[in-house]
Amino acid sequence: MTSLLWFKRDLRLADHPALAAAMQHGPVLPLYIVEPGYWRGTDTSARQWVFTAECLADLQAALGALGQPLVVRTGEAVAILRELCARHGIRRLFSHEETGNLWTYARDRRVGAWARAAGIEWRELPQSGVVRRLQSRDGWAARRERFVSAGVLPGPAALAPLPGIEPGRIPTAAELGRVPDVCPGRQQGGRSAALELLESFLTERGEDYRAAMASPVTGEQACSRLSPHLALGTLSVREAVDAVKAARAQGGTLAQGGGARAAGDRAEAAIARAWRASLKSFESRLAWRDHFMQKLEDEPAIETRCLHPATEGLRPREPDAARLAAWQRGETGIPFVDACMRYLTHTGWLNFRMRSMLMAVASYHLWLDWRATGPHLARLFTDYEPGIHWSQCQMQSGTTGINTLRIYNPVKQGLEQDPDGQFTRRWVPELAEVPDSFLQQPWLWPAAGRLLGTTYPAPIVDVAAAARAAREQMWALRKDGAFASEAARVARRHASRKDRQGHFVNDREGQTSRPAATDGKPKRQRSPRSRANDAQLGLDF
DNA sequence: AGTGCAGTTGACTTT
DNA sequence: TAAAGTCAACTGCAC
Repeated sequence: MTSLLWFKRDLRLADHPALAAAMQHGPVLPLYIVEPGYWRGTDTSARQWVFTAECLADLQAALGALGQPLVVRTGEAVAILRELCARHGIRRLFSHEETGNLWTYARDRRVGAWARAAGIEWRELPQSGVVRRLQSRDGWAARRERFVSAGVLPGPAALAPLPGIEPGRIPTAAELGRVPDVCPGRQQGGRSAALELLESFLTERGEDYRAAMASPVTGEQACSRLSPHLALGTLSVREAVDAVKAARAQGGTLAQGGGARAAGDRAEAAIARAWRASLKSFESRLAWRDHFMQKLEDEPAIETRCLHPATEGLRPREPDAARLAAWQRGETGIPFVDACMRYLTHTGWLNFRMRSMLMAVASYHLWLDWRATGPHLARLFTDYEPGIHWSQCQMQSGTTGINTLRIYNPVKQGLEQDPDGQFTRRWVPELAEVPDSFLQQPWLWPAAGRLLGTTYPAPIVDVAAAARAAREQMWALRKDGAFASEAARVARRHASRKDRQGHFVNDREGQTSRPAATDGKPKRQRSPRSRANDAQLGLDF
């Protein structure tokens, strides 16, 4: 009997647990449902759709080569599933466990209700370290580690053709009712793009990842750029982890000998050290990715509600329209903020630290509610991943209650991350005549009068005064007695478990059972503090 | 050559 | 993945 594999944000064939499971039950009908309701959301955009459509075209070709092309249908999920199941006598439905936004969560509940009523078995399988119906965060990291270390699943060699099914067409953004969203620097979708990025990152681009990721200038090349592929599933997290582990096992780089970088340019040892640090850092960030997605899995409401209820009324729910518009357009008059926003608008990507800064400036300096600003950023990100996005929006706005406040100074960030001003000048050409020493604070330039308010806006807020005011508000709130106990509740539910070194406590679980070293050297005693059952809550994450 | 001092650096604390 | 403030140790330099 035919099973139906419902593709969602898992647009690949390799390392696909749901596809592998479906294949064990005979012929498989591979389906993708284009859902206009989802694409009408305030957090979705044409650029995301076009990237998705490229991934779908690629998947369609790959499946076609295996014997059964991808079936694409546009409409409401329950109606489409009902129709296909009825017409083809399908009783079994497979998909991955999607940790999506509130829209897909509600849709999945409708699908679940329909499947139960119709007597259809719907099996959802995890595709990452995120755990459904997690009872406690204790032990989570070890559990995730087991999943990502279990080995990648091979893709199918062939699919049995199912006669008489129209493959269907992949619609355009316009057909989904989305105005085109100009994004000239957008990344290319599809499996081969993902594999090329993985390869080039692990053999060439990633050497300075650890040091270079903080700046939008160096981060563009040195970051993996895999994020949209992980978000749409053209590459699985486990495949990425697997590849990084392999690279680390080879002592840092896969580019042994053949690297374009001339030998002797830098000492070999220094290169190896940089690779080790970068790969370790990248692997750890892949773990943080699952950690943040787990928060949304556990509490889908973090898309709309402040994690710490006391922060709920902090900022006006109705945002200051002028400030919001200036921030969105990259016209705040704060050069580095505007440069980052314009770059993001143009490319659909921005390095992590600058994303944090954009959010922090909106939430603290401009005092805008994250629910007004979050959707704008979501739409600009080709790699929009709800679990990471909403967790981060709240974290950079101080509404989780469990993280230390990170009020970025956009002038300082500009000076440090764009020291020669090249990036700022490229994206804010209005500042061409401003000398280097005033680039990040043109309002201090004695000749600023002929520029500000005409060619380029005067700063929409006084950067220093606005930060001070925000800090005072936030700390006043935290002084309240009830704040801490409520924060502790949030931490129990959502915080990572860390030891004193700041590592996931449970990452070490495997080591505790390992037999003692036989080389006679006494191993340093594991501190009892680092035991999982005595875990400290990782209040910084 | 030792002393005083302004300025710098880094670790640590506070907001 | 913060920033600013504090303080002690340190540095360079004039005398």
